[in-house]
Amino acid sequence: MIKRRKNSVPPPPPDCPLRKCMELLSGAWTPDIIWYLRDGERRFNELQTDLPGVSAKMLTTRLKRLERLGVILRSPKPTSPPTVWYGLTPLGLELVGALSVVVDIGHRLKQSHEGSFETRL
Amino acid sequence: MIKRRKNSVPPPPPDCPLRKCMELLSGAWTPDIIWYLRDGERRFNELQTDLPGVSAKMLTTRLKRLERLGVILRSPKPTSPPTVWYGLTPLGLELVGALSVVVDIGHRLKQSHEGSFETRL
DNA sequence: CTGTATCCTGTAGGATACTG
DNA sequence: CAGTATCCTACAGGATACAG
Repeated sequence: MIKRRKNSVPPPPPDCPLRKCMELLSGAWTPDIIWYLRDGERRFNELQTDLPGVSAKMLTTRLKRLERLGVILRSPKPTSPPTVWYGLTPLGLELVGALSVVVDIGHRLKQSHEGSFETRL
Repeated sequence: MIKRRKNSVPPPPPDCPLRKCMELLSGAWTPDIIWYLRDGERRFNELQTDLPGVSAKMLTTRLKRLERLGVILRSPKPTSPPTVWYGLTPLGLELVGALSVVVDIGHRLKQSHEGSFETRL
């Protein structure tokens, strides 16, 4: 007998490809990381300054997951001190295209609202 | 003098168009709502059954925000009992394209991992 | 049918200190 | 430099009851 506490997470819908796929971009800083890798590899430390406010904990958490998912590649270089470069896989690079579309639409919605866009988010 | 509590939200980065624009899709059920409106208008009640697990509270919250943002349109019909239809604006419809790209990439990542994709999310 | 209003809690993620 | 390990809390969002 499976017990469910009152406010536990609801059972996942039987089949929901969109939700599954959107989890690719879920989590704080995830789209940002992909975005800042769009022009080539970046080191851990560079990403930390690219994303002002990110904690080392979240940055490593998100980088690890994106690597597991096949979106980014981790390349440690045996320099001294050691450095680690992160870059997008081909599929990761395609995600940048989707993000660009959202950015474009966002800008156009903003214009159509004559500047009050941010306050409506 | 502005006081900041210890674990308060960090100050927003000076200029970050991606983050602003990605907020369009933020919040539970937001992409799902857009997705289920892609083929035409739906009533409040229909959306509730389209999205098993959504609470009325969140559904109205998300619908209101998407309306404010210009992504969807709310059309109450003076029937009895009253019904309300929701549909995508032209810009909202363009968001569906971006979601489709993510879904497509998700499927291909899944294949490249030979089925262990879900467990990696 | 289409929502509001409360109340409550799990969890994401920040702060901080520490390691190889 | 590139992370780990802990600890802690704000807040998103579910449950429930109610209203027009």
